[in-house]
Amino acid sequence: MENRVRVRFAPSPTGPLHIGGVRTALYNYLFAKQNNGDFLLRIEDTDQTRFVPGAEEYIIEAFKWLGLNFDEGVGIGGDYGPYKQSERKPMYKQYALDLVAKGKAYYAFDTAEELAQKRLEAESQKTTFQYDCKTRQSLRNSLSLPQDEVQRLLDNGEAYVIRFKFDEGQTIEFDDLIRGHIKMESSLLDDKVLYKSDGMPTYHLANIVDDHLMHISHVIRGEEWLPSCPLHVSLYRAFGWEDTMPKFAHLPLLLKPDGKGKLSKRDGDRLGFPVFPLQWQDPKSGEISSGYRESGYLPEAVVNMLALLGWNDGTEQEIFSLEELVNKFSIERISKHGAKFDLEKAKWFNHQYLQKVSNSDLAKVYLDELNTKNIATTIDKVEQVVGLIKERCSFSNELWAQSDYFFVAPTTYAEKALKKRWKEGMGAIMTTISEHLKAIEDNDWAQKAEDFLMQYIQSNELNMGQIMNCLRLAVVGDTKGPNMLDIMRVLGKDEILLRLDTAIKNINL
RNA sequence: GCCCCGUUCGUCUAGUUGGCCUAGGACGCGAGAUUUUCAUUCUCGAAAUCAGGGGUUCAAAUCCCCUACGGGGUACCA
Repeated sequence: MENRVRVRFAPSPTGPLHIGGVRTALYNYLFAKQNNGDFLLRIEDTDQTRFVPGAEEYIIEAFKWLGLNFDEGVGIGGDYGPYKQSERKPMYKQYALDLVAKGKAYYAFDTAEELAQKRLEAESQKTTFQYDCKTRQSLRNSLSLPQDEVQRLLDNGEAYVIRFKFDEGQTIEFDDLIRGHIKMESSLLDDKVLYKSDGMPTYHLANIVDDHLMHISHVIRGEEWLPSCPLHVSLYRAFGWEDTMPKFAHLPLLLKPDGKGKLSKRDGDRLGFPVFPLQWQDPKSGEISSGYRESGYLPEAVVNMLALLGWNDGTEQEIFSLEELVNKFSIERISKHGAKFDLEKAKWFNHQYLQKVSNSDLAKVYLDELNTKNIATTIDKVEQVVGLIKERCSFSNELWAQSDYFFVAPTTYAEKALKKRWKEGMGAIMTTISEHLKAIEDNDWAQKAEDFLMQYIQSNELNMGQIMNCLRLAVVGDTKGPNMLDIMRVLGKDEILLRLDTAIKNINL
């Protein structure tokens, strides 16, 4: 256990899982698997006021979809449970008290309102109020109050919090696996609350106690935690756990594609790409946020794209399977600066992966979609269609737009193309062609139809583009689609003749 | 305000120990080719004086300092 790599992903269940969080989890996963270590899921629900029903289930489902499996934790179990901090509530107090006994922490009786008032006052004077070594003597706590008064308050059941006591004039130093050596002056740090008046620990206390108890070897988390890392390191030291303190790696953030700041919930639907792995409906407002899964992304593509947003293996390779990522990942090669999400690149990644999906697998997915549209067809036909149009799609949900004409005959014809191609006399030519096509025997019709067309165009000295495009217009209704002869093969004689007929009747020029 | 972290093509980035960088790749963009259409694909191209300024050195994108800009933090939120 001493040297075993154990990492954790520790989200709080306050809503859907942000894609930046997914990347953090991915990096943890890759690091754990590469080192034959453990990847745990711990739910950090110490703020009961922010609890959102369904969020925990969402998180578990999201990782299931992504194919990133936890070895231990909520939903799985393990030897170091419970893995949900609310269920660990009773064990935190003794640790906070231990720190008080050691003189590393103290009781504070100031109410949230009093402190808010202080902050307001400070703000009006363009300064900032901070609960620290300079101000704590003038506040209501066990450092400033006489001991018997403190005892009296505690005995009376007065509400209190426990705060960490930063000693003045110390330099706190630690190493970050991505950023190197980091220093901070203790006198600039505030006495953070470790234990709240509701009997719950804050993130700071809980994450140190749990990481210690769960034998976490590496803490890989977002950059937003870097400023509080000196506190965390100080806590390990105060507890006397420094020799087993995990190593830290603070990841750069995912930024908005356009403006400034980190990628947020609203950016996604504003800019037309998902910020969450799965679609999420807010239980209170009912507001829906789109997800990668529902937008037609393949989980492998999302994983690959996310892995490359802030990491690369130093070569020019960009497509990596999960297994390759596990083998090649390294914390040292993670970049230090934030990365803007690039929708176009994400599309490209998905296109790459969509091409790898077999026609039969893709056909199954597409058939389901067709069924919801009440389109009667066969898996055979769908598979043929998918084979023809797959490469023109980046997402599985583009299949319909690229192949609707295979299932529904056109009712309108692209006007511009008509003007350009369907010249005077074309109706007559098409009628002749139609008659000939009709005369061709059913057996191997498509091939014979092709032979006929080629020969017909040549012997009548017609323009190939002109004829084929008009045929396409008549059958497809537009200038899109794969090879015309492939379309004829899939649609078959009867359908082609029917569509030609309709077109000749409706297009009157 | 204060603290911490960062800064190479529009975007993601290569460049790790200074010289092979007239800075490479990918996405996107432009042009051409292929395709009877559209898309795909292929080829070519434009695109970063390495944020700016000072040093150090024979030599700096690479080391040091300053400035600017960006990001994060500054809650009884995580």
